[in-house]
Amino acid sequence: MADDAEKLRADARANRDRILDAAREALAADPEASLHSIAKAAGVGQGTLYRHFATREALALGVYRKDVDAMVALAPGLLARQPPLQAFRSWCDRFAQYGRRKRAIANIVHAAMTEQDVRETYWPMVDAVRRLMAACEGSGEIAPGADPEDFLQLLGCMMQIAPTPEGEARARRLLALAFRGLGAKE
Amino acid sequence: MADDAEKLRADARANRDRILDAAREALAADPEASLHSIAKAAGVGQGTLYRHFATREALALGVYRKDVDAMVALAPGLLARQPPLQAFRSWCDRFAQYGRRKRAIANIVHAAMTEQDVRETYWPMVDAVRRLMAACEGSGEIAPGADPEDFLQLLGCMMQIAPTPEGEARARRLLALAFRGLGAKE
DNA sequence: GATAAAAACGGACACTTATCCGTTTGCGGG
DNA sequence: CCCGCAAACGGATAAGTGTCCGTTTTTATC
Repeated sequence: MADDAEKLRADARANRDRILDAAREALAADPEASLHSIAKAAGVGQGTLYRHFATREALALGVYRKDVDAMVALAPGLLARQPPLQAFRSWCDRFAQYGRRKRAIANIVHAAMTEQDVRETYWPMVDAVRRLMAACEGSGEIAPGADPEDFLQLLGCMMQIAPTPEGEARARRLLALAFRGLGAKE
Repeated sequence: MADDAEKLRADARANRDRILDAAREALAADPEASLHSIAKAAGVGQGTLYRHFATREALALGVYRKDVDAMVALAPGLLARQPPLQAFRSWCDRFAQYGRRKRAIANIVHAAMTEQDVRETYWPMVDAVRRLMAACEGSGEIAPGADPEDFLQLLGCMMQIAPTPEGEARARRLLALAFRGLGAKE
């Protein structure tokens, strides 16, 4: 879990932390802050930033990993407290909405599905979906056989919708459509 | 229809055409050719290129407009030759697949849904979907009430999938899921 | 504590997108 | 014909991303 930042030289580790701190602050102020400016704010050269985080998404992942993990960890709790289908629905709803609000998260999800170096993040998310789907299949609330990865791709799509009122409405409709596609009873 | 390039000064028009020619060739060779290099190949300054086409997508649209129009124009023909649902399915399939193959098209569709200056392209596409959907509703093959724009967003999503064998398979599954979501009979 | 190899640093550099603005040019009215 | 000016040009310029490589620092070893 804490496999990043392992076996790093002391100075490297310190720099990594300073970059993450600077990035957290800079990205909060402006989600598209330049990597250059983040490096400067962290007091390191650009080379150092890029060595630690090869892409903007990798950096965002460093900053938001806790959030992503929390999202993933939410699934079991929901399943314990609600009927499977309801848990599945509300998890998807929250996840997609979170991505719509924090653009960086949406980009992480998208990158996770396509780029190699962020791919490790992918599996916990797929797994959360898999559990939720399996529970729903078990209770007969959705048709069996759907692919969790497929569905995650769909969620990624819904994160790209703007968080305007109309956007939210569209996302709700699309999520409903996706659930009907899974064979969910109304 | 040919409302672009209207009322342009003679030299401007000539430059526009040369840019489009150069872009067509350059983009065919490398879909991510730099706009700079395209300007140079066309023998114009960068300023000229950007004045004619404000963004990469706008340029791509200039180059591929005929293709997009052809895609849109395909719908009525399909409806005339096949049962509505089958026509709808095959249109979506072709459209999404085409986008997967020609990344520029996918970007155009995505830009059309979000950016202002490409938005005009959006409506003919929405309209094609609307006609197909209406025909299916009319024949009772899908449930009424779905929003064409919603569905187009979904198609845009399927264009972002890589055109690998697995990607194609996933796209097929997702399209099937979307149709079930619309209430289509198998 | 000296030392050498590995690890990490950081800024210069190459390339791209996008804008700005002084200069040139086509074209309709005199 | 030519003249003025709006239209168009095009390159300099700013700002961002990502890489490369000579230099510095850490750390393991003696």
